Amino acid sequence: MPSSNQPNANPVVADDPSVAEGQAGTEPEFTPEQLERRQRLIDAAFELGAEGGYDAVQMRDVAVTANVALATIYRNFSSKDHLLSAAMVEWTGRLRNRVAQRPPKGDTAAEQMIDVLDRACAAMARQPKLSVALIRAQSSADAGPVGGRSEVRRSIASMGDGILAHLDPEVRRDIVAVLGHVWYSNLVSWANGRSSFERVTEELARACHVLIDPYDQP
Amino acid sequence: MPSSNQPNANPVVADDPSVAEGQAGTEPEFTPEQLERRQRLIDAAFELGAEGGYDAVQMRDVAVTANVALATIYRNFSSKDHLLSAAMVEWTGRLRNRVAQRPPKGDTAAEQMIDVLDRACAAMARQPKLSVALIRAQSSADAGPVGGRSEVRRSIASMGDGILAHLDPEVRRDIVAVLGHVWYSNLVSWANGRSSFERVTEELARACHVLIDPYDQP
DNA sequence: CAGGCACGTAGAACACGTTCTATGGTGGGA
DNA sequence: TCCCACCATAGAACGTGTTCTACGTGCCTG
Repeated sequence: MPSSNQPNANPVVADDPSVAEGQAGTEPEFTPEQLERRQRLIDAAFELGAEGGYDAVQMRDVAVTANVALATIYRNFSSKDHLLSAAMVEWTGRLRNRVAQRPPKGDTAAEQMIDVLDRACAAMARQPKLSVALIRAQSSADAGPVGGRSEVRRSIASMGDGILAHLDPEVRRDIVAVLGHVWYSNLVSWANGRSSFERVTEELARACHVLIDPYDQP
Repeated sequence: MPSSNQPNANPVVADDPSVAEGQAGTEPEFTPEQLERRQRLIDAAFELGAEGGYDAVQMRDVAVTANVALATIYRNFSSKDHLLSAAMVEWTGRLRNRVAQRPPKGDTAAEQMIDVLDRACAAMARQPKLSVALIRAQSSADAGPVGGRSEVRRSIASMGDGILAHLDPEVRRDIVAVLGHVWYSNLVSWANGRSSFERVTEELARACHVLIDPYDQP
């Protein structure tokens, strides 16, 4: 790394929830134009990814679609996967809101958890190409210093904590973590064409039951 | 796909354990030279991967190391990730044998499972670059029609079934499946530099406890 | 033996992510 | 007002996985 180019390719939080932001005096702010450009890039990624999946998100096309120069993308994102990862953060946020809208159906905690996960799955199934693109980027080596993956984990945690509120906090944390892994692993399998949609929901349901049921009888 | 090149780029079994091999009359055998070449390719992948990780496994170098033409690689494997995936199948087999050598330590089923997984982790830690290369290939989109991933799943299943033999078969199956996902997800995190080794073993241990303990008291 | 086919080889060519070079514009401090 | 640091741009260039072209070789069959 001879010359320090790329002034701020990492305006996101760390994977481990430790310190959050810059310390003090220095203000690494962004001009409105920069934020605008950044958003246009993410939108372009959405657009291309929704149409043609991961392979269709080509950096040259992203540049054209977003009306910026190719090199400008790399000023904002360290790689294609980082860009898609940022897109995933946004997508996950929206998804979470939509899912959190309605309270989950189901009599037991496991059933409620399954309901939530199923709805999230269904939302992804509605945009399969885009979902695959985002997931594939996640599992890449350089999805940025972050990963929307932690975002996903947070989402599952926030929903899971509500549903599992009556459990011991340690147990709850472990259950949520495990579910996060099962979720991620299944999505990657699906995104890479090694698993079907039905199988994903099936495995998630089984996982919820085997994990939660034993702890869900007071 | 105009011309049917690539006579047999998939001499492995399907992800879903369904039909196993060719039906009857046709003998899709391989000549010894072909098997020899194939093995040389896998060995070359091991060698380069062990030295320099995923990025060092460059197809041109593999070709040179294995003393074959570049195009010949693609006659045997549909992609770099497919080649590494095949290498992983072999690696996993060896690993399994080594781990299965000794009976697992531990008083409870969870402790025994943790012991097994920890030993597998330790084995990977002894060849970190190679492990990362193989894992990264796994999580790629075109790791072949297969994935050594099913191989890994099978390994966990075979070991887990022994340790958890006293459990209800349905429960056992689900537990093993979940552990497979947790294992995979953690390895990918580690391979992509988003998780540390300690964290992987930690998460695996927690997962084993939260999953197995409730079912392990007769 | 002639022909053909399946496979291997050498090397060029291609695709796409990423980086580099040279240039232009803009805003804030001397 | 001038200048400089910074960012954006256009476009070439590079690296590496993958494919294509052309050719050679050995084996099986008619």
